[in-house]
Amino acid sequence: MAPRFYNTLTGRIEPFEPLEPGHARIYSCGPTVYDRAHVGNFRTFVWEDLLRRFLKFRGYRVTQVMNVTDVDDRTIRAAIESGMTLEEVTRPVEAQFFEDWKTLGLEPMEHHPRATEHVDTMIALVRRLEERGLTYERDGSVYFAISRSPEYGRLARLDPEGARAAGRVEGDEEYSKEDPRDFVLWKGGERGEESVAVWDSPWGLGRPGWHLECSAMSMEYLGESFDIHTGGVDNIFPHHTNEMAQSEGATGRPLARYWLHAEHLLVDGGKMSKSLGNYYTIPDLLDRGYRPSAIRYLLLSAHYRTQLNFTLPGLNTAERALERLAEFGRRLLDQVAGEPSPSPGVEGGSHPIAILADQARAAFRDAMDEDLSASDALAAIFTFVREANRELDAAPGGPRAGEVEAALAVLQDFDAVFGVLSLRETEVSPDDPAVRAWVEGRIAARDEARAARDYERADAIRREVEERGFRLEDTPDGTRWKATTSGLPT
RNA sequence: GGCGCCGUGGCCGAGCGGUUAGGCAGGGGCCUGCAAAGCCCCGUACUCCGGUUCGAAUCCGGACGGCGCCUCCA
Repeated sequence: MAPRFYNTLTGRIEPFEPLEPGHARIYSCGPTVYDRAHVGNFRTFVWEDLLRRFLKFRGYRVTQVMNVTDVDDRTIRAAIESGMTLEEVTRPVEAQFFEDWKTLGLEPMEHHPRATEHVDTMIALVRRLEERGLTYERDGSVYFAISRSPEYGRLARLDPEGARAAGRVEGDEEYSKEDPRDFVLWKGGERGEESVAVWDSPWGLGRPGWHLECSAMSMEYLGESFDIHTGGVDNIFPHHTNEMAQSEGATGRPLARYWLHAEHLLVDGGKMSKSLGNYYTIPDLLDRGYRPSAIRYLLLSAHYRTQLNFTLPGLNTAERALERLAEFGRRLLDQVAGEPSPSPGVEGGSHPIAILADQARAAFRDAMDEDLSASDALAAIFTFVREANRELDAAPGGPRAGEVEAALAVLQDFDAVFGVLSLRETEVSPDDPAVRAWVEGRIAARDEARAARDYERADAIRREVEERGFRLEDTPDGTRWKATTSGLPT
């Protein structure tokens, strides 16, 4: 069985069949680097990472491209207003983007091309469209003629008549179009932005229109036809609609076979907006003490095609849920580290945990196979955790050989796709040796006090350590410790 | 105005005609110098009003409420 995905183009869930067997080629619409991305943006990016990881988990080779759009109306406006060059505006934002990217544990993609470094490819693409008679020129600008593109609007299911009627005739550049729905491929003429963004072209000085960079770069890195195109739902129209029209107009071939779109994030039950102030960046959340792993978990915990309600309490919930998974993993590792457990007395029958592990892995894969049903996949994992814990509690001489390994393998598979446990691991164990030494020294001192039954002193040490952000837990095998906050003490 | 999605137990969140999704919070128990952590057990919910059906959270109609798209917002 192949994975199945909801395809916006057809409105159906369809089995995934890549053009080249075993190789998934994906184009994921990236950020416009005029301002730092927020959690809403990252919901989509984290989901694209999930898709990537899942396909790899399912054995596909993945080639994924995400653009960095560093020239458009907003970046140009920002440059003009601040008196800086385009690069001076966009590079720092781009750096922040990749910093947040890394914070949330997203894997680097195979290609992260910048629009400004592919202007020649874009110009070549416009020329191809020109040769096919799909464009017209007005006042130094080149437009795409929608009337000559019979399939136009298929992705967004636009009603041709309605769309025409709804076409707005506002803005100082609209009047020169043949049809209000036509969009610009190349912006030329006097625009007052020559000091910031200008390239030479067959139509004179100017700069590329919006959708062009994605068409040009997907073609350059993935070929004229590839498998999956992803983005947020807002991209369906106009961005992907126009991208599709210009790419397919130039090549005569389908741009992508599967179009997947992630729904938007809601904040506190409502639309995210700057005026309401319900707008968080990743550093905003880290400053409030939330862990990257909790952010990532929350963003992935709901199905990607539903409007996930993002709240601060939700992050606490996510962190607790993650802790449950992490504790389970810790329990398993303790078993492995403990005694070799050479399969004591209990004979006959099967190995319950190994069986549960197989069931869990199958349920997990099936859920993800069905249009990346993350909620169902998580339910499968949590059910396994409960059942395996029950078995571990009941096992007379500890689990049998191989069972713990089987359980650990389930967690590893889960995390290969969700990427939350490994991320959390980097947050809770400080790698500063001095910090570790200090905590362990305090534990030794406390152990002495406990041995002497001086519990007042032992409790005082515990409080001291807790003030520094660590929690001590006494177990039969000695005292263990962990950091209680992501903002590790210094 | 046009097109579309959604409304599930305290909160989040699956579900697509009949069997307990799952998580968090809350309650009980086990363990424990204390504490914490952990583990186990416990929840019969589906906006409202009609209808279809032996049977509906799930299908149809209506009302109310939330959200989105209709040219540069992931």
